[in-house]
Amino acid sequence: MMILGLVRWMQPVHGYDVRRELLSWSADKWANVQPGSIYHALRKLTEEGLLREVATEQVGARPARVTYGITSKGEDEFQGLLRGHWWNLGEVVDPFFAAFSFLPALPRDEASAALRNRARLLRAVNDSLRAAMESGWMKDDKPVHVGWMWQLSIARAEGEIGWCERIADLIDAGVPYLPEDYAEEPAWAQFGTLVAEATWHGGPTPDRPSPDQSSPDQPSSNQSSPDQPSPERSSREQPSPTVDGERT
Amino acid sequence: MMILGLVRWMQPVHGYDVRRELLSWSADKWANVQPGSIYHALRKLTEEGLLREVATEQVGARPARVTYGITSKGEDEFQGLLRGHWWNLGEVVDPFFAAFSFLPALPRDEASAALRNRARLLRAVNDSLRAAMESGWMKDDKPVHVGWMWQLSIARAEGEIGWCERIADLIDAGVPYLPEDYAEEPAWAQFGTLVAEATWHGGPTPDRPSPDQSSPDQPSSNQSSPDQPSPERSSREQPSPTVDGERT
DNA sequence: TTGGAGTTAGTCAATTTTGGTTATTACGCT
DNA sequence: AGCGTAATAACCAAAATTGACTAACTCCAA
Repeated sequence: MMILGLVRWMQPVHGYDVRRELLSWSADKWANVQPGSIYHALRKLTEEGLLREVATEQVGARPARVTYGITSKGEDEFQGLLRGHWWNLGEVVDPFFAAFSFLPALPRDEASAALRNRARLLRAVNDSLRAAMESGWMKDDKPVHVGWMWQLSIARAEGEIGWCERIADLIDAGVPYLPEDYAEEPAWAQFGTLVAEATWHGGPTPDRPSPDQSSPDQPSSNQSSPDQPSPERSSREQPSPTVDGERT
Repeated sequence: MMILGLVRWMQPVHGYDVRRELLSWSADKWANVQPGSIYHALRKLTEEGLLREVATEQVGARPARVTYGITSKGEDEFQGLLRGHWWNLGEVVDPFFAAFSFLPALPRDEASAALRNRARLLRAVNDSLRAAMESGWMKDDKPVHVGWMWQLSIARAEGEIGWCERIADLIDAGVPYLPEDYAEEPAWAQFGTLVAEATWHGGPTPDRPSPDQSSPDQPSSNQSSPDQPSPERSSREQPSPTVDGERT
């Protein structure tokens, strides 16, 4: 619940304000907050004691609007959540991952074309982000860190562009999808291994390292993972190094 | 609904099979499919005519299991969805984005420490992914494109690592968050601009450009923003431009 | 041979999310 | 003054999602 964060910023607000703000920067896209959920969220947060109702104004015969503020308990919770997201890697969802896992379902030439197209799209987006950052409109009245967020988008996309083209080349080159001996058998046993892809950022749920400290744990010379990635273990217990079950 | 894709792969399956498979590669992490949703999804897809019940076996007194197969309508739908995700950029959600937008809520030194820590974490993850790819266990019995997906993770992360360190440096250097003249005013008018970040890949919902074409639209010379950043509008009417608190 | 640990297959109530709907007022235009 | 459109401020029923739960079977060890 990052609605809480918003209420904290905008202090006394009513639902519609939150909704406007959220929609204004189309947060329904990159967060997952649809306008319909807002009132429910506000009420839920209130009943959890994280928010409190500050006032109930009424203008004319319009629906009365309730304004909310944050409680100190809410402030704590917010700090906690915030730290959690700053210090740990979160689950990213990207549907393209899911789609890519069905690679063998596409004809080779389409796959590589799509990848090259993806690279084009990413470049176009990057260009327009860069253009937007140059063009004064955010030079003076927008906080700097908005630009920084765009740069993150750009940086990630740049990595991805290279990948798209490398992989497209591989596909064009006819690199086989399956390690020879695979014949026909369980054609779908394919992913199975995606496991690790997600397993990695498992770790022992390291929430909130220490809410007010600067360098929370290791002395900066330490390069091995703080508490979670343990870079040497590589492949832990795989569910089964074999093809795991695989009935008919 | 990418459950459909699974059923397509594994042809006659019953819910539990799907569930096992999904859990096995912890798809509940990187997609968003919790085991509880599966049966509902199967039934919904069936009633939409994308799947059909193939049989209803019963073993002993255990709950009868219904096996599903895909219909030709379902096949079409699947192809459509697949193409959609391959040819368009999808909405990525990453909670870190949301968290980062609250940057000014953190003390500078914590922010930069957290970013450097993030870089460390990303590096560690990358190392272990790379290690996993070397170590034979996926050399022979895992399809090649699983490795490719990992490489995508790595490529993106590499971009992000650089960003983390650049930004951490900026923060350490004391670069101000707000463009001077900002004083106090609407401290939260901050993001507002995140708009564009998501608006970008809006476009006119270009679903499936043409399943066999290569270069879909613009001639790559286009450098001004495609349809979106409209760099003039900024902070609208604030309900109350006062200081908004920061109460305890 | 019993007990308990795990597997199989799926259900279900409670919570969440969603997209549309309501009902009033403000504004713009002729 | 009259009319239509947009903004305001929410509500709500329906759909989706969730995590916990059931309940029978299997299989091995004590």
